[in-house]
Amino acid sequence: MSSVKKKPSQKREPLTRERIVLKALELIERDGLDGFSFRKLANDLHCEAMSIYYHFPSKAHLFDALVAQCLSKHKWLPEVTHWRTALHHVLVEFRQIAHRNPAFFPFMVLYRMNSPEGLAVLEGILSIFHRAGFSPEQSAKYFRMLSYYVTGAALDETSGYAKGPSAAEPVPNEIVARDYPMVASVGPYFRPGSFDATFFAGLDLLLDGIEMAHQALPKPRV
Amino acid sequence: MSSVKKKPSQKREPLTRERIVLKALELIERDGLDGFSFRKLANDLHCEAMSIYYHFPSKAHLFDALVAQCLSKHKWLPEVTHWRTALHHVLVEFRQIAHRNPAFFPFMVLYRMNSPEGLAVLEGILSIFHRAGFSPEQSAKYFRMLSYYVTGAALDETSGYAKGPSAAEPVPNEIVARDYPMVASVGPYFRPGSFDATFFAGLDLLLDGIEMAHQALPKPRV
DNA sequence: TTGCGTAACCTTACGATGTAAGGTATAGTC
DNA sequence: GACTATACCTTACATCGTAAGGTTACGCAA
Repeated sequence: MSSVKKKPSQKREPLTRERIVLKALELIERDGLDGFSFRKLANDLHCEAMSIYYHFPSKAHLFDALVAQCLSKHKWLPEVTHWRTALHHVLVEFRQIAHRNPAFFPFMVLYRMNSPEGLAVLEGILSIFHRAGFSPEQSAKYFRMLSYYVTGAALDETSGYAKGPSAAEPVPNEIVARDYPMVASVGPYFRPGSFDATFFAGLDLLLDGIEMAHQALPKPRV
Repeated sequence: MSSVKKKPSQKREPLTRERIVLKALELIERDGLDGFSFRKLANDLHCEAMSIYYHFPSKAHLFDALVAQCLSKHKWLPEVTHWRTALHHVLVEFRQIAHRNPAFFPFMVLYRMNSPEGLAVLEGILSIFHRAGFSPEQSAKYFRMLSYYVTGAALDETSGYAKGPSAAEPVPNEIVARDYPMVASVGPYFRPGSFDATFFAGLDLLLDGIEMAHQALPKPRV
């Protein structure tokens, strides 16, 4: 029939935006953000580097798509009724992105969410504040406070001290133990095993404060 | 005398580590982190690119020195007696680094402080907790919570939404106003004018929480 | 069947990057 | 005056993003 071609044996599966995006994220997690290149990606896709340009006009466009892909797996306006629960939920989701794609996350943090997908995330989270009766000014303030914390946490958990040295000439552990006793003493608690407890404790401090401030206000529209 | 040479007219001032570091930071602030290169730096220094390698064996070594330079302008173990005041002080100092060198700061955030200068900063801040009677576990926890917040804040203030688009195809403002009403409504409060108020409010929430937890503990050693 | 347009992919080439390898000029010391 | 170390330069290479244009494969009208 028409489906039978001359060489059906090693017909390479065609490039698609999705296939490229998934392979790119895979490559970044394997070789790191700096280890990424179009040539390596093309190699993984069994095509030439310039073929990718047919589907994405530039590296920036491809990276836009990577961000969108990472954001797409989550719901950013949960049906949870209480604003605090809803916020807690979306912030944990955001942190999950970092843990799912630790190597790519530093790019996301510097990415400014001016894409449709990025704005949709902001819109969803800000809606939680709005529904709870926060004014735009309060929403902005508390949204930013919480994002500061969550992005800082996610970044540190995925790229921070626990990941090992990034200095060109790191101080060896013996020297740390000898010359930096405070650093050495907290060392055990800097490891991934403590991440969750620390993260949630800090998040609760912020949410507690926001909740108290919100309750003290005249506008009751839960 | 001996100071007079054959061509004293255009004798170029010699390269030094300090001169290279200062010019590098200057260049980064002018052209951005991505715009930095040894060739551009050499051009600014009126020398050849490879001459820099005599003083710094690699780009990573130079960047170590840039981090050290940024950290060097501050005291990380203030003589303030109360731990909360001391912490507030050093955290504000750290944030100041970001505002003094906004283009370089993203690199600092990913830098893991394994250098002597970086460890000295950690050691100083952790000493504040230690002196106040916090256990290593508590110190680690609260130190991390606060760093999360401050690095996230400094990063967003210097590289975030207010800096304009970074997406390859950003959504134009008219579309934002039409399709993302929540984002549009908080727009004014995302601008630098609101940075200080938001930052300090959030910082106080965290410090309040830490203070309450600390007072509830049995160990009184202020 | 032929012809042709478009989609999908490839080849070549360019300027920029970090840096390895080795050359050169200057200054100080014996 | 010869030797050595310091400071700086020249050349070269692999790798990067991507501009420009070529090649192949396929759908459809004639």
